[in-house]
Amino acid sequence: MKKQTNGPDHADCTAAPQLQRALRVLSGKWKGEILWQLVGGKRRFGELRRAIPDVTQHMLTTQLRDLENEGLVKRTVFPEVPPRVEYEMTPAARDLRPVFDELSRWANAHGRLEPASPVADDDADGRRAGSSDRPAR
Amino acid sequence: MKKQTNGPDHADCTAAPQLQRALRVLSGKWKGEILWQLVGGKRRFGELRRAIPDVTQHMLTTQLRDLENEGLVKRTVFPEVPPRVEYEMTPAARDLRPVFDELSRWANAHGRLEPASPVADDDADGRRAGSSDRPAR
DNA sequence: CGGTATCCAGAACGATACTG
DNA sequence: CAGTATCGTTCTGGATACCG
Repeated sequence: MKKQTNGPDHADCTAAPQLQRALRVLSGKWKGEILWQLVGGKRRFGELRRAIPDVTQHMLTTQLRDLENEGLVKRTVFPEVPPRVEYEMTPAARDLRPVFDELSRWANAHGRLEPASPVADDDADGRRAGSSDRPAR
Repeated sequence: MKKQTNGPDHADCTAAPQLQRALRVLSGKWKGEILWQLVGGKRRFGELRRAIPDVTQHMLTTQLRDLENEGLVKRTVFPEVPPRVEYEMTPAARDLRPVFDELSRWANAHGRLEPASPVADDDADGRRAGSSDRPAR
């Protein structure tokens, strides 16, 4: 007797462990940025650094490496001098684009999440939670 | 051969700061899980704990609070005894569902990212990067 | 130019104990 | 039942220095 208007396939018993991992993939502070940059095509290390000035070599390398290990970016290093390395998205990362797209749309719509719910709160029971003053985290 | 088929609005010059933030919203270790559970409707604290056994009260509370501050969940506390608190998604969170859906689909398709690309890697330049054996992270 | 190694600060996480 | 408080641990991110 399901009454909670269960939607698609999400179960109330077990969430998707894969989903968790997928979320984890993009959790890095710069992963999103990097991936986003990579959407525009191949990029060299220096290019990425210029594109994302706030990131350090260490972080860029780390995150890039992480993404590589996750099979989201392909690294092509040319053993020549001066050294040149190019990064590009893998098919898997490309399949990830719709996610980015949706997320981007959402971020655009709710760019500024507001503390107050835009809809009428249904205090069916008639008493409001005393959401007193909570020292914003 | 179109260069990556530029889609929506992603620019190669400036990534979306909002996107970054949006990604950050789901970065918590349990945020995804919690939100996923909440899709099924209202949930009590204990229910969430039962649904996600690996999470501690502390974490559940923290993440839940975080989500609340971000305007993604609404907390309804009934000042009665025994205490009862129900959590539910806000419209904003509901709008986030497509993202979850896409992410879920992606996670399902690439559930197990394999080291070897299922497609032929285009080493156009002809030389493979000596991605010898790297001691996994 | 591209990358690694070491050190370090801070946040995130987790376990336990205690309160209303 | 729901939540807070404190502690310690792990992880992440950043600065500097050095190597190919």
